[in-house]
Amino acid sequence: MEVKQEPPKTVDRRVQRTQNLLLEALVALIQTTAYDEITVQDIIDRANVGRSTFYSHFLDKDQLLLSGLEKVRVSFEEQHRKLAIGNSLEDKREKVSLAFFTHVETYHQLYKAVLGKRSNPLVTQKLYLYLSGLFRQHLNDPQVEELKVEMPLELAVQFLTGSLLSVVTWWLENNLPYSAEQMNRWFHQLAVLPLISTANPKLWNSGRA
Amino acid sequence: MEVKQEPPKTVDRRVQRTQNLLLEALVALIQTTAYDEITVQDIIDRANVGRSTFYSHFLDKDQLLLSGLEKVRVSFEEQHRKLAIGNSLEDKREKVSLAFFTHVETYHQLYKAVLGKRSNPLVTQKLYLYLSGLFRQHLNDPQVEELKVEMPLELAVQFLTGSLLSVVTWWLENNLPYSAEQMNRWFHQLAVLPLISTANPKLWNSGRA
DNA sequence: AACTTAGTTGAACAGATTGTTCAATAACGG
DNA sequence: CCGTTATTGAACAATCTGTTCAACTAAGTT
Repeated sequence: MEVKQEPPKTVDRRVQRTQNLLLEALVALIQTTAYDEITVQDIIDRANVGRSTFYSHFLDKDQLLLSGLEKVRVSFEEQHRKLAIGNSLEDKREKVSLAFFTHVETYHQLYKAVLGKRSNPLVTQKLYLYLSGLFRQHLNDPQVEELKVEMPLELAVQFLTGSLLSVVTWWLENNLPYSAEQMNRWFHQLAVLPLISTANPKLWNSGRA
Repeated sequence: MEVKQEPPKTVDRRVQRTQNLLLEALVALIQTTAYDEITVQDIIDRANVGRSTFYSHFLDKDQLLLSGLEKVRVSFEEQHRKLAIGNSLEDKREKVSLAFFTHVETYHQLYKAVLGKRSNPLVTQKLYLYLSGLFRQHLNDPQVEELKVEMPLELAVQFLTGSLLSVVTWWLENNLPYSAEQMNRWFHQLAVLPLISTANPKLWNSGRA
């Protein structure tokens, strides 16, 4: 008996077209309207797509936006990997933020929907969790210099993620007044330097101190 | 002609009662239900208050929550002032965060509604703006040591606010496993130390570097 | 080119929620 | 006790969501 072939990689043109139109419409609307004020009706009007078509592709507005994030994730990971190989940076942790600043610069329209002041916290959180995962990984990496101060690892993770997203959001809302490299340099000075040390690592995992 | 007297301070008991019931209901609901899933109907059912009564007091759910924040703001500012007078802390900036950690510890149920993962970004932002105002004030204060690194003042403000709220959110969602003092010590090590310096201050305000 | 499969359409639908209105009722403060 | 003010509940329009289905149309296949 022949093994069933994998489903063909070629996706129906109509599907591509529809999904692109919907995502483009959402990104376009974001430039003029707050995310929480955009309705599914607005999106399908702009995209010239039927209501039932929308729901046959996405559960809701948020899933559409998340699919957009997913699409560009690949390019972020490429950039991230590239920086890791070059390894020209003093601290490996710095490359997470530089890759992110660069990526936001490229896809700033999309990120406005994710990080804007009236975005859906569930979508923002998805990004937050992704970034915190990267920081956690780096702080755990034995090759990487350890925390200078004694504290729960998770605290440093939340600290880095929160400050990075806050700074990036400010950067976005002021229409990227500085280069990604400059932003990263400043972020590095504020957030990463104090974490670096050659001291013996010791992370706290106990209960209330 | 006599100057018109100020309206009497005594508020009708019924108003007090209703507003307290509504706020208590919201805070109670938050402990079991995500903020964005709570409807006005849920609140008035829990509070045993008529629908029209709710809308005669508040524009919506968010205004109710904000009125709760407003109520406790006084106690925060007292705490903040007390720390400023004592002045036992090395860095004045530290007192903003310590007052905040302490306040969150006291009103953690309320803050869960404001900072929870599915809260309304507009409400969260209100708190964000308040805190960033305090940090901005401190970084501008000539009595306070200036930024060690050259960068836009606003960048440091966003950095501090974002990291503080992120850390506090994590603290809240893990049911306050450490004391407010301990949290503040760690936060100070991560965020405040790198900003302190006796060097000559110079803030950047130019365009793209 | 003809055929089969799969995506799209639009209208109609139920359901939830919001925010308003109003006349009757109840509680307050003086 | 009495005038004033708050509360009530029901009814209401309006908006938005998410689903359904039969007719239609474009895609990929042989």
